[in-house]
Order: sequence, then C-alpha cells, then structure tokens
Amino acid sequence: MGLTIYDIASKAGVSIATVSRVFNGSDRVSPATRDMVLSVADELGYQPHASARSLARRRTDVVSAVIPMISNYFFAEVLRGLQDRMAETEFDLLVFSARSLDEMAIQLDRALHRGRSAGVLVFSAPIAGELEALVGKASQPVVLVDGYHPAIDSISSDNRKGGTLAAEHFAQGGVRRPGVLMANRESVPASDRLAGFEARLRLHGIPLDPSLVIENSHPLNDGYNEQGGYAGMKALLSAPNPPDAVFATSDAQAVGALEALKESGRMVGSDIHLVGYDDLPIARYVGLTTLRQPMNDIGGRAFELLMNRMSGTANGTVHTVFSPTLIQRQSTRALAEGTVGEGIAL
Amino acid sequence: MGLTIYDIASKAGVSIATVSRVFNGSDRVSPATRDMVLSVADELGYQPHASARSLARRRTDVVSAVIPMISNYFFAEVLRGLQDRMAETEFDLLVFSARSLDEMAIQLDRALHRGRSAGVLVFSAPIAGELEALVGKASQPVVLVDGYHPAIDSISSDNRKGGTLAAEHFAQGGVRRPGVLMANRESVPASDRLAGFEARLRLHGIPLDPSLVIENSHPLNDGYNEQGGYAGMKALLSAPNPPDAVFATSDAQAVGALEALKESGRMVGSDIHLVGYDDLPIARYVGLTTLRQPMNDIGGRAFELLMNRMSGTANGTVHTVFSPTLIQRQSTRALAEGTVGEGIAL
DNA sequence: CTGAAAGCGCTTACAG
DNA sequence: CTGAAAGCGCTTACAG
Repeated sequence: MGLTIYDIASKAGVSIATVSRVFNGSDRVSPATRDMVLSVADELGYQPHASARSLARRRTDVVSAVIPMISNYFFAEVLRGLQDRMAETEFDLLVFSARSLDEMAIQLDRALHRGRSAGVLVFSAPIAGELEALVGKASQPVVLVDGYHPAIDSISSDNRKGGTLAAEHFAQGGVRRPGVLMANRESVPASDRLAGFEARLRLHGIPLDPSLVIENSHPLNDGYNEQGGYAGMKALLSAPNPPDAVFATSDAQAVGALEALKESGRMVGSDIHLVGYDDLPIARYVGLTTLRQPMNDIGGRAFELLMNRMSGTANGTVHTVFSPTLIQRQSTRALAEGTVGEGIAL
Repeated sequence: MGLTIYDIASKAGVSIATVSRVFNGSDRVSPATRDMVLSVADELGYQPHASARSLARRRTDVVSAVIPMISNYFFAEVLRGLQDRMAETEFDLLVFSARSLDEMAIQLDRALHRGRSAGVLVFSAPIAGELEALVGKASQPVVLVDGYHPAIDSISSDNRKGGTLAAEHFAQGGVRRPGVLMANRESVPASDRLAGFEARLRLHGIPLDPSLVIENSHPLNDGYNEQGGYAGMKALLSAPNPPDAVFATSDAQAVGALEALKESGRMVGSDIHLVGYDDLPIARYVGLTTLRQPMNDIGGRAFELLMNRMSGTANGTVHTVFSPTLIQRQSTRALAEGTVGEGIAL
C-alpha cells in the first residue's frame, strides 16, 4: 500500500495541500471538495503515514509508559484506566516494561528518545540516581505514577492514609492488641502504610507490640505474596500473647494469612480480625476487609496530567494524591459498629 | 533539544551522510571519524529522531499488540514473555487494549495504520467478520496469539490437550463419576477444554453425566470467575449423586469451588478431587492441581514469528501450538499413582 | 572512506 | 477556499 497524498490529489484533481487539509479537519476546505477527496481516499484505501505526519508536524501522538513488572495487578489496572482515557483521544501507547531498577533506567532511556513519544509516564520508581538524571535532562514531559519527586508532576495513592484508616477501623471496633504483616522493609508503600497505621494507633493510645510486626520472610514480589502472609500469621498465632486483629500490607499477604487462620480453627471476623490492602478481585470473594485504591482513576488522571504538560497548559509542579477507601467485609465483621460496608462474601 | 544531524556534522567537520553512517553502524566509516562524531554527539546530547528515521528508511521498529482486557493474568504474562524477547532487539511495543470484540476491531484498525508499526499481534480474538476483513487487507504482517485462522500465522495453546490431560489424570486415578465446572459456553478455549476432556473419558469408558456439567452462571470475564465456581460446586455437591472428581475450566472457578468444598467439610484430594486450568500464582498456594500454559514462551515465540514475517523469511502459514502441562498438587493427591508432581501447598 | 543530492510523505505559512 | 513551495530530520544510492 504505497499510496501517498499525491495519488489522492491527482485522482481527485486537487493539490496535496488540500488533501492534507481534509485529513486534518481544516475548515478551510469547501464541503464539496472535502467529500470528493474523502470518497477518493476511501475508494483507494488511503491512510496518512504516521511517521511522515509526526515529522512534518513536529510532534507525535504517542505516549510512553515505563512499568516494572507488567504482570502485577495494580499496574495492569492502572494501565487499563489509562487506556480507557486515551481511547477518547488520538494518542497511542508505547509500553516499556522492566524487571528491575536498572532495567527501569534502560527502558526510560529508550522511551525518552527524541521523536518517540510526546510524554512519558514512569511507574512506581524511586526517582534518584540514574533515573533522576534521565528525567532531569528529558526533553519531553514526565509524570510519575505511584511515585514522588518534589520537582516532577506525580500522581499517587496515599499509603499513610490507608494505614490510618485501618488503624481507625481497629480502634473504633475495640481492638486492643493489633499485629501487622509487613512486606519487605524496603518497600516504600508498605513502610508508609505501616507508619500511618502506627501513628493512628498511638493517637488512640493503643500500643503496637513490636514483636507483633512480622516482616515477610519470602522476598518474592517485594514481599507482597501469599506464602509470607501464611508464615507470618502462623508466627503471630503462636506468639505468647497473639493479636486480636491484624493489618496486612497487601491482599496477597492477607489471603495467605486467611489460610493460616482457617487451619488454626479461628473464626475470622469474630475471634480475630484481618484487613488487607489493594482490593484484588479475590478479596471480595473471600470476604476480606481491605483498602481499595482507585487504580483506574489513577491511570486516567495520569494521562490528563501528561496532556496538560504536553500542551504547555500546566504551570507549577502538580502532585495529585488519591485516598484509598476502606472496604468493610466479613473479615472484620464484629468491628462493624454501624459502619456496614458493601461487602458480602459472595 | 532541536539538535539535528546537521549540528553534529558541522561541529565534527564532516558531512551529514557520515554522521548518519556512524549512527547506523555502517562499516564504511574510518574508526577515527567514527570516534570523533560519537564524541561530539555525546557531548551535545544528540539522538536521531525516530520519525525522521522511519520515514527515510521506509520501515519502523515498532510492533503493535492488540489485546482484550489487559488486566487479565494470561495476557499480562504473555506480554511479559513478549517484552523479554523484544528487549534484546531495537523494537518498541505499541499496546492497544479493547474491552469487547467491537473494540478489538477499532483498535486493530488503529494498529494497522500505515507507518505505525511493522507488524501486529492480535490476542485471543475469533477472526471473522470485521476483524477478518481488516486482517485480510492489512499491509503489515499479523500474527494471532491464542487464536486460529487457517490463513494467518498463529500461536496458541492446545486447549483440547489440556482437557485430555485432566481426563487422563482422572482415569488413571480411578475416578468413576466426573463433573465439570464450565465457563460460558461461547468461550472457545473452555469449549475446547471440555471437548478434550469428554473425548478422553469416552476412550476410557467413563461416562460423563450431562447433569454434572455446570455452566457458569456468573457472566463476568467470560465465566472465568470465582463466584461461578463456588455456585457451580454447590450445585454439584447437592446433586442426587455427586461427582467424585471435578474439572474446572479455569483456576478462578476452581478457587471458588475449593471454597464450597471446604464449607461442605469434604477433604479435597481424598474425598473429592479438583483440577483447574491456568496455574495462577494462587493455584500453587492453595495446592490446586492445574494445567499450566507456557505463557512466557507463547509471548516470545509470537514475536519471533512476527520477526520472520516482517523480514520476509517465512514461507507458508505457520501455526505453532504449545502443549499445556498438568501440574499435580494436593487437590488430586489420592490420584497420584506414582506421578508425584512438584506440588506442595506451600 | 566520504560527500552532494534526491527522496521518504506529510504540514503549513504565504499568496492569491 | 486553494495551490506552489519550503521544510521536517533523516537514509541511501551514486560518484569519487
């Protein structure tokens, strides 16, 4: 299909400028001309050439997303929100996925290549060192998704707030001896969740026994995994003085914990309570109280931020922070105190 | 950064042709010239412009993937395999995601735009009607992933074989009265899995009572969901003559079924057996016997197929079919008959 | 090994 | 409303 604008122009008996105008929706074309050009183009099956167009226009309708571990539920959902929002526009999405921080730098470097895209979304990466340098000298706008840097637009979810909500739920429900199933210490989201949780407990004068804060022993996926939750809950249950409610920094860990609780014969939601984080599809299914992040909104909003930057509309640096919501389900049933959630196990 | 090849050329005291040759790894440049051009380019921070390059070369180093429901585990994993393979090349990946068949056509149409990419991967779509027409007149090579059409290169997983393996496992283990938790009837993969299952049972002279084949009542995600598996298993258990082993067409359904089995007090893996499909991460965790598809390999192989097509190396239509593997775990423990699988619940 | 020049397929002031 | 022409930033025969 080597059809060019020249073929259409000659066949339609107009200049290439006119054909171009028709395809760019210019209003400086008479309806009659437009219709005829369109019908010729349609008949011949003409399509403008993407690269030629971006070169001539000096801009491209492509956005890049640099993502660690694309197979992760959170990223996949954010990406979905992003694409839904993008579908309404002319933009296409270039995806660069990495499996480590080093790879993030490599992929970001690729994404930043001149003429490749009009803007870049960087997911969940601590912006320092090499990444910071790359973003610093980037010639296209960058927006951080699920990340933060004082000088770069960002959009994220308030992890401290999530921890706070969990603690508040516990406090209101009369929890006296809380425990925590923590992901890897190095994980920034998990640390923030824990920090918010601790601070709010303190406010209520509820002590958090350090021996009841179990760090995940399985490193997979930064410690957000079932195995570690299972092992951690086993450890908590065999403590001299076990907790009466547990906050897990992810649903994956919580699902593992549920397994351990079932084996122990405990009634979850009455004997002991459990709160997760993420609201994976399975959370609803197993009746797990959890913190939900508006993943789709995050994706959509990220694209909007980037659009503003690309069009030069934006002024100062913008940091958008979404709040998580506590979804109350059976795993904290007895804590309900009137705050009946939407949650039924099935 | 409006740096062009001219800036580098003049600063380096050579022609733009030479600069171009350096950046294209041509060997028709003296080492000395090469080094000096490179150092100038490096100093100034020059990068070739992607669109200009593809326009002049008359080809692009971009591949498109058209995907339904990107948040699905299977697609995310295949995508990962694809990207791992692509990372070794100069290719970038454009992702178009759809939420329905109609949207698949729209997105495929976008992906097929001239100059946008050098080849397109179409995921899990029945190629007929509008989609077939689009692929038919496409000017770039198309490879079907998890799909089939006689005239188009494809790569897929043998779903009939998966059903056969499940049936064989049941037959060898002495199952007398099998049941099936079926996804939506319209789902091609589920139908194929069921067909293979039935055929192999027949071969062994084991009857499959139609009343023990329960179609999922929850339409979400084509019937591959926990809720339907739960409800379906409840129905099977309350049958006048319940099954002694159940084949679920997905792990999601099987996880729901496990829940129902637990509530019923049945010992899974001895009183009754259960086999899923997909080998989701949670399958290993809950000790579910299942059929695993080599998702990463599928992605990598899809890219290779496309590369061959793009380079014109390929001859006839190529259909690659991967076989699933039965991963034996606790949920069919008593069927083991020596075939001890790798599976331990934790 | 190197350069001058044509060409890739569009867009967009500038004139009319 | 329409056209002629320059330009977007490269690549690649063609000559030397």
